[in-house]
Amino acid sequence: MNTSSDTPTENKPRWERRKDERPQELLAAALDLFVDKGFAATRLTDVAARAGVSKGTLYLYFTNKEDLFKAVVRENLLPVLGDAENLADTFDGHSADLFRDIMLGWWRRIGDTKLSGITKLMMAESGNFPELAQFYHQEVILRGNAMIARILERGMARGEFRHIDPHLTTQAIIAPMIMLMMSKHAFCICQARPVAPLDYLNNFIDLCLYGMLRDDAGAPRTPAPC
Amino acid sequence: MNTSSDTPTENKPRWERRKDERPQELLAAALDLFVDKGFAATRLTDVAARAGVSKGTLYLYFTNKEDLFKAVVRENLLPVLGDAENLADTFDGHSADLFRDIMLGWWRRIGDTKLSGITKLMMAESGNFPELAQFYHQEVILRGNAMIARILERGMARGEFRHIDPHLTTQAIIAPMIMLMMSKHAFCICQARPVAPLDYLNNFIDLCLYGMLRDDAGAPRTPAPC
Amino acid sequence: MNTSSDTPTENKPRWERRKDERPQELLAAALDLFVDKGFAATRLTDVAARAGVSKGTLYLYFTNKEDLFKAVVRENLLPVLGDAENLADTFDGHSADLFRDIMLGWWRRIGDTKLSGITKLMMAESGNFPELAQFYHQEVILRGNAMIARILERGMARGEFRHIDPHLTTQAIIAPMIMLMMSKHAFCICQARPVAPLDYLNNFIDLCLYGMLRDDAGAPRTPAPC
Amino acid sequence: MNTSSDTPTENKPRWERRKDERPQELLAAALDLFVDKGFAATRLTDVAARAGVSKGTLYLYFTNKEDLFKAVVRENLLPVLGDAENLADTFDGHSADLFRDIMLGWWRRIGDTKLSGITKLMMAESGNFPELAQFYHQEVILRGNAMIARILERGMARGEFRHIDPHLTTQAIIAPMIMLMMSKHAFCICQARPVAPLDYLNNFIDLCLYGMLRDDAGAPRTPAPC
DNA sequence: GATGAATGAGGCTTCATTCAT
DNA sequence: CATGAATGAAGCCTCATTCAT
Repeated sequence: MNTSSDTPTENKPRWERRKDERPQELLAAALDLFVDKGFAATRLTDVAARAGVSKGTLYLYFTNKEDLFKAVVRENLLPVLGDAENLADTFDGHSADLFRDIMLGWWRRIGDTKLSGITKLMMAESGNFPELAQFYHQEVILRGNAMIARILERGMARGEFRHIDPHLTTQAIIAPMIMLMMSKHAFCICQARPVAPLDYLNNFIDLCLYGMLRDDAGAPRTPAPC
Repeated sequence: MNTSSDTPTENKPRWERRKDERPQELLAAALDLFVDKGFAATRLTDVAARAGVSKGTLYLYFTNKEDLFKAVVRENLLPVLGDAENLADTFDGHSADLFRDIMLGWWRRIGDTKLSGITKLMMAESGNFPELAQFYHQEVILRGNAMIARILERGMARGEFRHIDPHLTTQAIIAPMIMLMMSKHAFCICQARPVAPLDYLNNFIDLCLYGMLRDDAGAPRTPAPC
Repeated sequence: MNTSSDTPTENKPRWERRKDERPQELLAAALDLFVDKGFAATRLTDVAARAGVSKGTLYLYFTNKEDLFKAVVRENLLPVLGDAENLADTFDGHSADLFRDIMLGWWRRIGDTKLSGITKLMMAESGNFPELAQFYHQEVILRGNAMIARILERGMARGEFRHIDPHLTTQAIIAPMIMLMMSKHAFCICQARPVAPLDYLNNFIDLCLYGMLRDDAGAPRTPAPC
Repeated sequence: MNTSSDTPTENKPRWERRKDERPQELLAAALDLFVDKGFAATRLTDVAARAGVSKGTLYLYFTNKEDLFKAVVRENLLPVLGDAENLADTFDGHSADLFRDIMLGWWRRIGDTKLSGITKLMMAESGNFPELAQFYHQEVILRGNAMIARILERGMARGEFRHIDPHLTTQAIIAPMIMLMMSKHAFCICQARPVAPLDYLNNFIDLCLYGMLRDDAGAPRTPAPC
């Protein structure tokens, strides 16, 4: 249609060479589709098409579908995790503030973005792709858990948290977060927003702190809900 | 054909009875595999093999894969829903008791069985199979929601519940239940049982009642938590 | 074209069900194409087409391309080998006669048929398909070598052959046979039959016997050539 | 262009000289890989990588894969053939000596080098690449055969060889040579060196001469074997 | 009814070749 | 000249569905 009005000097090349941008574009397209359709149902043809390249181009940057997925995780999830670890390792103030920062950051940078779809995807399909599950477990779950546990230990060491089992508590903390993230994607078929995520989250953080802080401390907290 | 001489009490030998049991066996096999692998990843060959029949036989009873899935839902989920509706429509006592019965029954007959895998599956794959989503939405979600809402309305009508918006409250009630069910399947890759489901559930029911019961009523409730 | 003149009662089915014949037909087609084009260059589509079935049908009978090739070997080469072993184990007469029977049988049932193409193929491509090489080495080469060596040992044990190293001699015997077989296929591009195979073979057998028989024996032999 | 200031003795730095050496390096890499993997299984990426250039560079020097192969043949095989023709055309002494020189030269410069792999490759794959076969037939086989035949005719013309059919005899001479060359590559899967090539070759040359020389001549020969 | 052989569209992946830089 | 990113046809393999027996 609009090709007729092109200026005569235009010679649109069959393709453009964009070595540096391509991986990002491919990863962005892949993220969108993985989040939208899941791992198995995402066709590499579609990823390529969405990134505006041909099927073969994908294989210049990624060995195969699983590798592409891992790269999506590495590109999107791990930096967030790294930042969180960084914050946890260098934070100066009260552990309650650190905890709150971490949880809110998790929500802001993952939960509240399409990245939460990755979590949903792993929940749904990890059973069918053991290697992916293994990778995700190693690179995301164990690392994330360890970071949370370290925060709890820090709080105890500094006398800010009461004595709790760091690993059990980590599990207890993570589960509702994951559920919250999943609800964003999964309840689509219910056509209803069951909860206001941020309210739920703040409420949950306070609930956690209510349970973790030492009784005596003049600790930084918002009024416990409920 | 060979049903001519049957009397209701007659003990038919197993291999003749097979014909009637076939659908059940197929549905059982399908349920197992759907729950285990998801909808897309379940191969009909495997369903047939697990049921001890040939692939073609599946198509004598079900038009296609989606139809098989619908039948699984109809066979397993809808009766539970029907019983619940029945109970809700005929229950005699206090609405708090009815609510508790309904919620515990949901857990006992669905959440705590492999049927919860269906819920997980729909969460994960409904986006890829619109017709399935449509069916499930119509037959399960709307119906379930309506039933819950009716209970709430009953409670209000009988002066047992305070005035609440039945539909919004229904959403709020359902979300944690679904999350609880999903945690059973999805957290496998976290290698941890995040919550003791029944405790969580009872806690949650009480929490709901705490919020719904009229202040004055000498209502049947366990001590509110929190 | 000629479909118009078909009798009205004819309803050509889209396909025929030929469980028993299919494997043989597929193996025959595969043999032809493997011999003609080699392993890598043979397309399963073509194998299927030649056998008159669709691509997918191949996979009802063979796991994959390599498995198909192995089956071709098993179906065609191993029985010949088995018969030869049988003959070698039960033969009654002079070892020179046994030797001659084995060598001529080899030629008649393999060398002089398209089966010799398998040998050529393995020579050409074993380096690119290690698993195939491993299989062929195990199932054909080692077994064949062992059989020849056993014949030599039999001859020595019965005082019919002079003392020779059975394994080295086996190698020396096999090499020219293989070359003879290859010449059938490979010299196509020379457009010339370099040797009359059967003459060459008889000559070679006699040469072997000339070297193996004890000097004294009134042994069965044709006049040594050369 | 930049050759302007070059003097023949000038020691050009390597990277400037590269341009002229490129084709050689490419041909060397291609030869190695063709010999190692065959024609079809050789990837141009690998050829380029081994030569230390990019894939695209290949296409600056060769139009396509077949052209590259032809160049390999031209670069490596044809000069040897040319030298042999030269020798044959200018040789002064007894035709038996010429014959022996030619055959031993063939072995030394082709048979005993990786170039023999080209022969193997053509045997194995000529059927799949008709144009290559055509080329090789024209440029190598016919030319080589003609040269051999000319030597035979020379021997007859000079009264040194008895009367033989030069073309049939050429075929008979070539076949074992080719087999000998192939055995070097192909018997790898037999894990055994079936023959000592040089012994075999000398033996074979003598055998040929034994059959070709005139009875009376005080001809140069080593004692006929057998 | 029951079977399972047969189909064929569709997905992942490879690689010779092209071409923008 | 040189590069190597991009292409796209082609091959292997899977599996829901059909249908001859």
